[in-house]
Formats: sequence, structure tokens, C-alpha cells
Amino acid sequence: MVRAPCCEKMGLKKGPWTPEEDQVLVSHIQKNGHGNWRALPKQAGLLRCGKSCRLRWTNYLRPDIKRGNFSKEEEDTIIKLHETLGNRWSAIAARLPGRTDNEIKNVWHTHLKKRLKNHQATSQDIKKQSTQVQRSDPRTPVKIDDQPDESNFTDDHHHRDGKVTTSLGCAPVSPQHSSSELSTVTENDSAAIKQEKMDSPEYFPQIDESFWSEEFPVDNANVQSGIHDGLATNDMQFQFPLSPVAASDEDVNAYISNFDDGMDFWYDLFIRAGELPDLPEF
DNA sequence: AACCGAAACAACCGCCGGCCT
DNA sequence: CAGGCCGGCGGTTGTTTCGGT
Repeated sequence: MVRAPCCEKMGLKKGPWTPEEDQVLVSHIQKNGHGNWRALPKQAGLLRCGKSCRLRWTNYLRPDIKRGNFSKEEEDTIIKLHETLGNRWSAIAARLPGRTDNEIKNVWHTHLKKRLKNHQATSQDIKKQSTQVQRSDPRTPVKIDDQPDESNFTDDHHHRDGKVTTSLGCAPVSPQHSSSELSTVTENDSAAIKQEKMDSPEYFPQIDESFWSEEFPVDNANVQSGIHDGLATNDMQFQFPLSPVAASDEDVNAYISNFDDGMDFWYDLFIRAGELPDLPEF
């Protein structure tokens, strides 16, 4: 079947969103929700296609988005999930509250892939050296089948849901162990263990306030109705309100006008958090 | 201070599957 | 059942920021 383009190219804007557009989108969704993305830009008076609006909302403006650097725990979680799920970013994002699939995908491509590669290289170096030592010992018989143990080092292709995905993942690692530790299960055991771990609550530990706050203690006295999740930065974590959407018009305007100084803005709101009224669930 | 390459991030594109008519 | 609409997803690209020289 012939598919209509996602939006008419004529007259519709592309590229980075302006604070004004954000304001329009946020205000509109605040008032009307987002029942129909395609119709939304027209109703809101935005010169964007519905898809663009949806992306902007889900990846950036949504109230429950946790911004800031990924913690070590989050990164480890992503690595573990990726080992199991492959490039199913949305499935991974579903396990990481406040993180979007796009964000996770970016982090994977910019940080974690490299980290794993280095880890893998280091591990293989160690393995190589160990093999060389063994071979240099005339008493040690040379192993003919010297293939790397793929159950531990998976640079292989996984077939999932009929799709083939490539994983640079490391060994299946228990959450109780650091990601640098290597499992020594056999390949036969691996699948069963993987499934077992998937089913176990330990594999996807409940991520609560303490999880995010582990490195950056939060003053929970400031966590109140309408104050939601934490924003981790390199050296601090502070709370931000449930949403500029759910806040007053004044807050929305402040949010927009301070868009470029987002961190400062959130910090201001954090300071003012005690003054904010009970915010309605959006 | 200027330049340049790398890294990081936001946004777009095209495809797919579910749902409705 | 076919066709169309819509939302969601993953891959990719474009732009901005950062760090080194």
C-alpha cells in the first residue's frame, strides 16, 4: 500500500524547537492532552507535523523525564538490559524510569559501546596472555579449539522477535556483581540462566528513590506532592517539580524564558519547591 | 585566540504493526 | 479483507559543544 508522508513538507517547520514552540505545545497538552498527535499541531497552531510534536514531547518536554548525566548504576543497568534485549531501546527505557529510549540510545552509542569495547579488549588481552603463558609452558598441551568463549564475550548476533540484532554485550552478569566481573557459565546454561534472571525481580531491581540517590543524597524533606524524581548532575542531585505543565502559568512562562538556563531554572524551582501548591496529576 | 576534530545530543526519517472503517 | 491512519520504534543525520593543539 502507498503510505502518505508523515506530514506535508510544505509550510511545516523542521529543526530545533524554539522556546515559543515549546510553550505552545506544553500549554496545549496541558489543556487538552494529546489524544491525536496528527491533529494536535493544527489545533495548537504549531507549524510542525504531529510526529515532531510527539517526539518533542516524549523526548524532552514530558513531565516525568529525568535529565542530567546517567549514573553508574543506570549505565550498568543499560548494559545488562542491552545484553538481554539487544537494541530494543524502548524496552530498555521502560525499565529506567524517567529516561527516554532516544536518550538511552544516545548514551549507548556515545559511552557504553566504547566502554564495553574497551572492557572486551582488556578481557581478551588477559585471556590471550593467559593462553600464551600456557602455551609457553611445554608441559601444557596446546588446545586445538581455541575459540573465544562466546557465552562470555558476545559480539554475536541475537535473533529476537524475528529480528537480528547485534550485541556488543558482555557476559550475563548478576546484579549483585559489578559489570567488570565475568560470569563463567557454559553456553547451555546461559540461556536458561538468562531467562531465569529475566523472570527474577533481582534482575530488574525495583528502582526507587534510594537507587537514584545512592551517589547523590537527596533531601527527602523537599520531596512532596508534585515534586518528582531526581535530577542527577556531576556533583549534586536536586528535585524538580512534577512538570512545568502541571505548575502555574507563571512557572510555565519561567520555564520557557529560562529554557536555555534549564539547570538554573530547575534549581530555582527546587529552592522554591516548598512554596509550590499541590500540583494536579497530569 | 583561532582552528579543528571528536563527542554529545536533539531531531528527523522510514518502516512496522495495531486498529478502525 | 483491503486500505488507510496513527503511534511507536530503531537507525541515522545534523547541529552544537567541548577539548586539544
